[in-house]
Amino acid sequence: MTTEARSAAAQRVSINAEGFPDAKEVPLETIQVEVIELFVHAVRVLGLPKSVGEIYGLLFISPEALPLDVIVARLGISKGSASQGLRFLRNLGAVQPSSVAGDRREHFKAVTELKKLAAGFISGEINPHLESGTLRLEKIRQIASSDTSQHAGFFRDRVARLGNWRRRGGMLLKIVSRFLGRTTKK
Amino acid sequence: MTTEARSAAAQRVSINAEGFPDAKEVPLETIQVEVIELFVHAVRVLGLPKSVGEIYGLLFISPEALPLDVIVARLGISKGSASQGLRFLRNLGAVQPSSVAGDRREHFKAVTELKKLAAGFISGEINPHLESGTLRLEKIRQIASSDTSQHAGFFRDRVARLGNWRRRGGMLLKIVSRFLGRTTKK
DNA sequence: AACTTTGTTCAAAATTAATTGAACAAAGAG
DNA sequence: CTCTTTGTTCAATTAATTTTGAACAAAGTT
Repeated sequence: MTTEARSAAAQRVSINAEGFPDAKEVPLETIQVEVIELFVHAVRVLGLPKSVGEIYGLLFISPEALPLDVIVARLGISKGSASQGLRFLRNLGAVQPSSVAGDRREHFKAVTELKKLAAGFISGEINPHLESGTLRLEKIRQIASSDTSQHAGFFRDRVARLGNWRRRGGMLLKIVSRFLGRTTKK
Repeated sequence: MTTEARSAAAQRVSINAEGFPDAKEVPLETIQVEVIELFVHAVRVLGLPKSVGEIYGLLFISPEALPLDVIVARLGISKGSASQGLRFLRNLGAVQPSSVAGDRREHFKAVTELKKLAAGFISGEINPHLESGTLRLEKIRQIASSDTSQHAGFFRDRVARLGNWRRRGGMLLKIVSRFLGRTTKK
């Protein structure tokens, strides 16, 4: 969704039977629009779809937990996108379901602890790739060890280097987790 | 390019006027194909195009520096892709031009020091985003400070949290650089 | 100068990813 | 039991990205 479209949607506030604006059509404040844009850019860098950034951003900058249909109305995205985006965010632990008394709908709130966000991203998005990479590397090692070509020495050197990279990558993830987990000092 | 297509291309080795296989049509060894695939997956995780992974992978697992037309022939990709991919890799510092005596073509070899690769990626791909994020955050701070809505307190709290995230992100990058820069122990 | 080699650029085509919306299921309300 | 609300799924559409290839430029060769 473009910024223009979002602003346009924000303008359209209908009045319901009781004469109050529909709760789910409360327009976004300027600051909310800006924060959502910030998250849209951030998730693009992480390789995630825009809708995921919009949803997380909206929840991050909303004072109350929101149900799916309100997210759909405020962002002007489809129910399908919202449902998939919320599932993704829930799986990552970036969003938490929370029940609201007297409301059957499931509400969601953003998890805002950096440590938790990073842990979820690492285990959900990074580790699977690291693991599949480890398998591939294992296979490559096999091939290298039985290689008898003119360049066997060179190949084995390169493969050793790949192993070294992977080892360091794993160490780095641990360092990152440790750093983000500690309480901030100075 | 699919694995199948690449294998097919590797099969087609023509014979030139002198009766030797054309230098640029030497087929890829199995181990080379596997390493290239490994890099294709790795660069996808980093959000880069497949061709970039293929080119870097080929150079990484090739004993000699290669010129553009050889890269095109071995990988079966277009000259355009190869040219753009090489420029990208050169800008990142992941690939180095090297001249070969008696050959007018510019040859390239992979830079394989993890520290250099990470430094190039950070300064070329991460820092620009961090900086644009910093600008956005500055703007958001302005808006938050002049906000007088019912939720002004909440908004300011969230904005403060964003500032905290950014500060930690910057620290993390430094830690990563320092870690990758040191010579491996134990 | 004319020709060849080498490499770049960029509009069009192909590919890949994200979004939509309608059909469906599950469960509460009346 | 029927109707409504809530949410999921997935095939079709739309959007974004990547690749191609032909035109071009720059520089070397004869």
